[in-house]
Amino acid sequence: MVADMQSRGSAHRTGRPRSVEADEAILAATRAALVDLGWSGLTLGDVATRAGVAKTTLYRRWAGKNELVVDAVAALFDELELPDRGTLAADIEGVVLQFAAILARPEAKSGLLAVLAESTRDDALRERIRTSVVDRQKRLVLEGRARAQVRGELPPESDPSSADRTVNLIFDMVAGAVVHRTLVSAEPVDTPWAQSFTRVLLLGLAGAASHP
Amino acid sequence: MVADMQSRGSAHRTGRPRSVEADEAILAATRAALVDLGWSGLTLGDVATRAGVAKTTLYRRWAGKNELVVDAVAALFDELELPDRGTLAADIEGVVLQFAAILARPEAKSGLLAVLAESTRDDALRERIRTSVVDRQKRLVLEGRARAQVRGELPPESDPSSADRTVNLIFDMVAGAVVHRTLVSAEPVDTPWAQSFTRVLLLGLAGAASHP
DNA sequence: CGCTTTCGCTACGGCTCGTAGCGTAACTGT
DNA sequence: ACAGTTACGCTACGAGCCGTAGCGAAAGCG
Repeated sequence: MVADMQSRGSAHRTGRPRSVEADEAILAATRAALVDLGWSGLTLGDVATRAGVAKTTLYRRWAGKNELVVDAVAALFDELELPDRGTLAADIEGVVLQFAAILARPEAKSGLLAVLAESTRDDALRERIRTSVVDRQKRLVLEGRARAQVRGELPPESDPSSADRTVNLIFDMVAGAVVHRTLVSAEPVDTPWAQSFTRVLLLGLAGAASHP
Repeated sequence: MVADMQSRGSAHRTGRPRSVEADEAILAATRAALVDLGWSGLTLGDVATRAGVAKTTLYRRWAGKNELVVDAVAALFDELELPDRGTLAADIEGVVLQFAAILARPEAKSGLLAVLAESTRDDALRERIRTSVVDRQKRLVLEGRARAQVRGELPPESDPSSADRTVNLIFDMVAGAVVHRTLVSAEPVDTPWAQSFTRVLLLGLAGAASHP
């Protein structure tokens, strides 16, 4: 999840090891700088000073601003979990509120949108975002579906490729709606909104499943 | 939609008027630079050169990169329309495809996300985006609802504040899903996807309306 | 033809970038 | 204990962009 530039596997058996505390200090300093200065105001020199490291140390681990911010923001999504709330509706509602709580943080807002903007011209960066941020969210959708199938709330998937398309559709609808309301409309994702959204989504899915 | 710094109403009856061609040349040059260089690579000096204008002229009209790109990208949304396709489903499908076609352009991708990132720390910029981009999209939702009510596909709104919340929810769901699929999942919004999405959305709304 | 405003051009200080070079610190294998 | 290897902090540097100031010329208006 962090740099991983040359430290693949168990390489580097000799020499001074990289400071792990420095890694965490740099990422924390990056998040703090995002809060104070935003994406455009953030400079690598400032981050290095905040972290108590030399600027050169920073450049040895990350290629640039983009990669650094991706790693700093990705750590925010570590706390994403899907506790079993008993029903599919409650599970969706919970993950929506959880996701929204992370997005509401100032370091996530400016950081995520900015690196997404850069990723439109940088495939490697897009891949990095996908594996360290997006896929971690998508896994919650798969988990939620599996649970609902066990409960009998959803039928087991018939065609695997069709089921895959459905998961992607649901993911774009859930994440998209939360992101859009939080970052574009700039209005809070509270419990009433999450309930309304969940209701429309589930009724839509149920309807689409019943009359094919 | 453009600068409007001092030229409010019919002010400035004396002196040399600002070149209107320069305005359009600068905005076009900005879009071209966004395609070639992306947001981070775009410099105001380069835009001025492309537009055949002095850098100082650019600064007399726009405060900075953010404002300039907002105006440049906002022009892309001028073509958004809602031709009557006969049914609510067809109308939604049409606007989804139309919106996606604009978002698929490289200048829209990097430009929009970048200014949105900046807007999280700049209220004036957020307001500028809202009036020149977001509200223009939202109007289509209102138009579509009005048409559907005339056709009898949707009931007339009972509680105005509740109807307002519903419009906002639909807007976030439609725009959010399209934005997320295009810019985050980086997969195309084609006709099959638009149909699946529209079906789930409409069935969900119908269900939510029937059992309150 | 004066008045006013915009235009193109040049020049500038200030800031950030990303890298190079150096001496020192930390850890490993013999 | 010692040599080998890698990371570290520090300093310095050229390059590029930013945003502004100052100038003379151009374009409208009364």
